[in-house]
Amino acid sequence: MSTGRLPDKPTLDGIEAKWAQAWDEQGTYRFDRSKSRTEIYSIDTPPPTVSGSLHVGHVFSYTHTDCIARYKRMRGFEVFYPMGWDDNGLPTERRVQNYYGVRCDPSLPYDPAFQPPEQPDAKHQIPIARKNFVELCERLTTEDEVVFEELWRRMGLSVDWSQTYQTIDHNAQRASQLAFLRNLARGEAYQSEAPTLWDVTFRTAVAQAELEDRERPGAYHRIGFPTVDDRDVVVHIETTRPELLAACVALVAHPDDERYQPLFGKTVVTPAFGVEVPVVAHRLADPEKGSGIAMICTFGDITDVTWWRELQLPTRPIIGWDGRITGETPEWITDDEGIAHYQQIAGATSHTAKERMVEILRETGLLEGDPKPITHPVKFFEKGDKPLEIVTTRQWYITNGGRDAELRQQFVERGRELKWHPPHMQVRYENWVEGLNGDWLISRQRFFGVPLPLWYPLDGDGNPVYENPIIPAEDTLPIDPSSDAPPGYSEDQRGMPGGFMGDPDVMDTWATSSLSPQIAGGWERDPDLWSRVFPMDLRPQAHEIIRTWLFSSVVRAHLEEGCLPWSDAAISGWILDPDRKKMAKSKGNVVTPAALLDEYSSDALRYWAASARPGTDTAFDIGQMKIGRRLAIKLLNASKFALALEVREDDAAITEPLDRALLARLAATVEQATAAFEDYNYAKALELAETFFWNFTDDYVELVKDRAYGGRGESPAASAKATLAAALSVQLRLFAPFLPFTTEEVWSWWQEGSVHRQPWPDAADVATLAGDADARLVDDVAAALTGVRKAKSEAQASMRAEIATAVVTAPAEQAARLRSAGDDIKAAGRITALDVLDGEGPVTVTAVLADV
RNA sequence: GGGCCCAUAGCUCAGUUGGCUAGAGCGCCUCCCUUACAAGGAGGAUGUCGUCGGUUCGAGUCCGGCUGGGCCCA
Repeated sequence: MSTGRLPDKPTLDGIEAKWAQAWDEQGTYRFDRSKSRTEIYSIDTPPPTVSGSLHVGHVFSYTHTDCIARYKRMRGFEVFYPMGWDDNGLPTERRVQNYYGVRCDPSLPYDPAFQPPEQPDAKHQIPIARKNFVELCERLTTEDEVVFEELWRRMGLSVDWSQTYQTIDHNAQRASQLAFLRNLARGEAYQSEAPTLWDVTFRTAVAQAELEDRERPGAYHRIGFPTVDDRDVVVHIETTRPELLAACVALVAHPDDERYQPLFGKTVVTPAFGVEVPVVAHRLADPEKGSGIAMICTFGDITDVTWWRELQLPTRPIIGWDGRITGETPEWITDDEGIAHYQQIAGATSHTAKERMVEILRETGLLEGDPKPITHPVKFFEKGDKPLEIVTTRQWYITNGGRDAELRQQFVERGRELKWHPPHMQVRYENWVEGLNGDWLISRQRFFGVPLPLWYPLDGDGNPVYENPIIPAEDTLPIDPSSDAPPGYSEDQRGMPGGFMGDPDVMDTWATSSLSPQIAGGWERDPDLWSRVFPMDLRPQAHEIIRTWLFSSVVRAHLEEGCLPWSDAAISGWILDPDRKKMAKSKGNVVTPAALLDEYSSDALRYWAASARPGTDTAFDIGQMKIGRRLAIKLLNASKFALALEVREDDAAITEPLDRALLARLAATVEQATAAFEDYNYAKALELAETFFWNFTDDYVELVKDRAYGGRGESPAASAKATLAAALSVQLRLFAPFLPFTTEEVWSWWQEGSVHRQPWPDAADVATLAGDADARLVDDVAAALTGVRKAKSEAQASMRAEIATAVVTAPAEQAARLRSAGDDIKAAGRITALDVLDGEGPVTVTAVLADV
């Protein structure tokens, strides 16, 4: 042991860069794949969306995972802790459009010489080829990843940076396409022409998991439908979407609704268009809503789809993929007046069409009164800003139990098998799975994503034969059907009659990110690695993506491997701002981490993050960061003090009662902290370490200073020094998962190797050093010391003031213990004469200060 | 409308299976420039445990209602 490495003035400044670099060079967190599955702890780290902005929420949740990773590593596990980047999908495309001022036009040819404009104009985006667009996406995400990786390294995440992946890279594409082909072969993937929720801005299908309801103003329009039998009998419906009148296929009321029972089975005529439609009954018609009778359209909302399916109504869509009323007059509108009316709305947006329809209905006299304004929930794509339409499209689906009660039950069971932290999060999973009403829509009409690995043959007229897709061989994956030709065809047959066309779509973001264990773990690529890391141990993630990322990952592993992808799921909470509102970019209350790191240091931020109760929403609290910083500095200083005494570990030297009592307390702390960590309760483990440490510095260190300096001879000094050394070693290791930089810095002053590769302290070992000592002596002595300090404080004297005589009174058992540490109390209190008396009640101290 | 979580000191939170006088840190007040640390140290004050009822010898803790806050899903 040498003190040559001790700094004069310990500081947190610069230690992050220093140790991040050292860990990198020394491969401190490198994954050793020679270990077997039982020796490995593998983590399925959430791949952040790099095109999103960095915020403290990232720091918060990734710190939790890192604390677990570091703990497990010290427990002797080889930790598989890769980091991924989720690049694909809409957020990246949007960012590229704005950043470079371009938009993707798949009809354009690839231009290898293309360079984005010097001065991008997001308002006048330049159309570019699909491949050029994808190249820009790759370029920008690569830049974004650097920013994230910098932050992670600065935060001290103990990931193995040689194990990074992107959800869009070669391996990810291959795994996603392979999984899809396997699903297809087993009948778990299928295509279907079906009503699909459709975002007209992004022109893409939207899955159930991506929906969100928003309250929007609307208005009930009361519209009359004359009956066929008697044109004077008019049925009045109320609708918020009069522009869909031309798409009306029926009117519907509740079967028990006496007002409309006489009408069931009768036929009415749509006003303005003259189309005859039936009046039908269905339980989902709400007698309380509007006039109690509704028109069914193709397709106004999700209920329309249900009615359409269950009542087997005709399909009469009038909304196109662009969200406008289709230009061609539909064949079901046959009378001249109807055709003329339709031409007035053809090509219009739904907003304009609504205004024109209102005018038309007024002219025909079938709009009754003024529209009644209401507020109602409207379905939106969570990332979109226009209400969703429902259009009929051909899409690919993967079975997820949404249409199969037996499969659904299997997924519910998987959710029960998984160990949830905190446990109540399982309820959310179960509610979601049980509420599914359709399969997983995986195709998206986007560009930056994993292409669906399929082509379709074109018949003699050049029409695709969807029922007979051309499937690539597994060993040719990944493929891009928009630029690769299928086996047996040549590129010049693309789009030609008798030739082929590639599937134009890419997979849903979740369809690729759900395979993060497979991508990182080398599924079907590196069987050796795969056998060592899968099924994984931990999935850490946020609670709002239980229905998406977590569930889809469970689907993947269940369908492919017949098991859960991990044994445990740790669900993190939100960061709330000081007003207890969720921090979100749209609210403008996001705090960027960089400035915080500059001001308080990484370990201080980690302290704040780690002291939040797992799974609970946590207020953003500068105060906690200040405390973390103070703790880190205190750790440096206290360590410097102990090490300057040239302390060394020497088990046999530990003989003094107080020293052994301290170690007994420390043994108990280690035991509780270990139990807390095993329960994924890092916050409690930290709190235990911290409580011990503050008592250690406030009381114990003061009590043994005199002894350690040699004031009472060699043996008591040796006991103090050996105890300080042992206690310091254990405490540094207890803090290592939370304060990796500070603890590593101190460790480097007196030990070899990295503290992060040391064994986690063993409670039994520490207890052995304590022997039969009673930890309660620590409390007794602290109480006596507080009494002494209080006497000085009340006398407004310095803590260095001498006390002539002091009398400590305590119950006999405590008094006996106190006598065993009497000399330490005398030294710490600068007491000349100390008496410890048996008495009643709590420990009390009366002291007479010496004359000055 | 259904489900879940939360409510304890001015603030942020602990408080295990019900059990002595409900705890910690921050902040506040008073004091101490002390040789590990003044970005420090010591001491002190602070509570109708949201509310109403129930179970119990005993409830912050268990049960029910209500109020307020948050989230997820319809």
